[in-house]
Amino acid sequence: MHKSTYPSPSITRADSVFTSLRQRIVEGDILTGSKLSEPELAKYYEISRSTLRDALSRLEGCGLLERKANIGYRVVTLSTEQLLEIFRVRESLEGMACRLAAENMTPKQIEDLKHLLEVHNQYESLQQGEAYIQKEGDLDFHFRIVMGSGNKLLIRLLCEELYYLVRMYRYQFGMASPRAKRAFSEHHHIIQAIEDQDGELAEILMRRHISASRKNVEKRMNTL
Amino acid sequence: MHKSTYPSPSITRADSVFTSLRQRIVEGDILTGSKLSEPELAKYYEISRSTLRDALSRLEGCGLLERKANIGYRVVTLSTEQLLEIFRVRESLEGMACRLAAENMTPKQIEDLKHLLEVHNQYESLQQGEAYIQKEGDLDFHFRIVMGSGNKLLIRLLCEELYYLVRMYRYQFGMASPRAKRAFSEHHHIIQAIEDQDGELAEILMRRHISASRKNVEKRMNTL
DNA sequence: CTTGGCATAATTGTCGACAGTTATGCCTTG
DNA sequence: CAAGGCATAACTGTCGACAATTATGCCAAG
Repeated sequence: MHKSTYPSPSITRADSVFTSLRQRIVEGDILTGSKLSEPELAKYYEISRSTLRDALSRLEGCGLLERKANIGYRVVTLSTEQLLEIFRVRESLEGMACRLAAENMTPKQIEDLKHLLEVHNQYESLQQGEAYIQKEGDLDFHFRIVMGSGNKLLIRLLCEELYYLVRMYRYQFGMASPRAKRAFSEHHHIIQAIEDQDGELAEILMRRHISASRKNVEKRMNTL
Repeated sequence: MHKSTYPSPSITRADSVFTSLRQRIVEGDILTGSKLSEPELAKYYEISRSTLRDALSRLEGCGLLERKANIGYRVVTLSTEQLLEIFRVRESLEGMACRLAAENMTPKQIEDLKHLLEVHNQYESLQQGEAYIQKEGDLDFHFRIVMGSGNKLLIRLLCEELYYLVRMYRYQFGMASPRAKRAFSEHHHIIQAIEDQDGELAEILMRRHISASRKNVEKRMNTL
C-alpha cells in the first residue's frame, strides 16, 4: 500500500462491504424484508462480525435496514404506502432544493444540467425503449438540482439516504412510466425557472412534477 | 412518556449509552466539535469499545456525530450557516407535515394540542421569564403536529434526527426569542387551519412560522 | 531557532471467543 | 392428533486482544 499524497482515501473494509451491501439491497439481490444472518454474511465477505456490524449499522442509518434488539437486521419492506410517504417527503424537500438551486446555481452548473437533459432527450427520441436510462437519468436530473441547492443537510438527506430508497423501489417495482414525455417537458420548465433565478416558480414546478408522479402511482394502485 | 408494557423492552447496554450520550451532546456536556476518545468513553461507561462503537455509529446516523476513517468520531460543529440550513429543511418538511396533519389528525389529537397550547399560554402570562419552558414547549407543539401527519418517514426524519439538532442549538446558542408572543399567535392560527382541515393553509402558515424564525436569526446574525 | 524526519506512543480497525437471548424441534401429555 | 413445554441449537450482544494507521515528541541538520 502506497500513500496518496492527497487527503488520502483511507478506505476501510467496512466501507467496501457497506457499499457492496447497499448496491445488493437496492438492486434486489438481497430480498426485501429478508433477515440478514450476521454469521452468514461475515463468512460471505470473509470478514469478522465486528466489521460486518459496522457496515450494517451504517445501512440502518440510511434507512435501508431495520434493527430489533436481540433479533437482528432486516431489509426494509417496500409497500405502496411507504412509497407514497417518500413522494410526500420528496415533494417538500426537493421543492425547497429547487428554490435554493434557482438562487445559488452557477451558470456553469445550469449549462451542464441543460446539456444533460439534451443527452437524455436524444436517447428518448432515438429509441422509446430502455426506460432504464430514462429512470436513472431522471434521478440524475434531480440529483444535480439538489447538489445545486448548496444546502449540505438537504444533500445528505436526499442524495445519501432517500435516493437509495427511491432507486430500490424503481428496481423492484419496475415502474414503467407512461409519464416519460411529460416528465421531460416538466424538466425543461424547471430548468427555465432556475435559469431565470425564479426560486418561487422553481419550487412550485418541482412540487407539481413530483406530485404528478405520486398521483400516477396512486391511480395505478387503485386500479389493481 | 408512556411505556409499552407489551412485547418486552429488550433494552441493551448500547441503547442506554446511546441515549445517555445523545443527551450529553445535546445539552453541551460534551463539547461541540470535540473529538471522542473511544478508550476514554468506554472506560467512563464501563463497557467495551465494541458496545460503545455500536452506540456511536447510531449517533452518527442521527447527524450528531461525524466520523472519519482512522481518525475517529467528532461532535458536529454548530455554525450559523448550518442552523440556517436546518431552518430551510424544517420549513419544507414541517410545512408538509402540517398539511398532512390537517388531513389526518383525529379530533382528540387536535383537542390535546389545543390544551397543550393553553397550558403554555398560562405559563407565558404568569411569568415572562423561564424561556426554557417556552422553548421546549415550542418544540413539543411542532413534535405533535409531525406525529399527527401519520407519515412515518417524516416522523423519523424530524423527531428522531433533526429535532435533536434543533435542541442542541437551543441549548448552546441560548436563543432568547423576542418572538414569543407572536409565535403563540401563529401557533393558534395553525391549529385553527388544522381544525378546519385546510391543509393548504396549514402548510402556508407553518412555513411562514418557521421562515420568520429563520429571518429573525439572520437579522441578529447581521447585527453582530 | 526553526524545520524535517524518525522512533515511539496512542488510537482506530479488525478479529475471534464467550455470554445472554431467541429460535428450533423433539417429546410428553391431554 | 394437537398443544404445550423443555432441551438443544443458533444467533445477537458484549468482551478483550492484536494489527494497521495516525498522532506525539525527540533529535539532528540547516
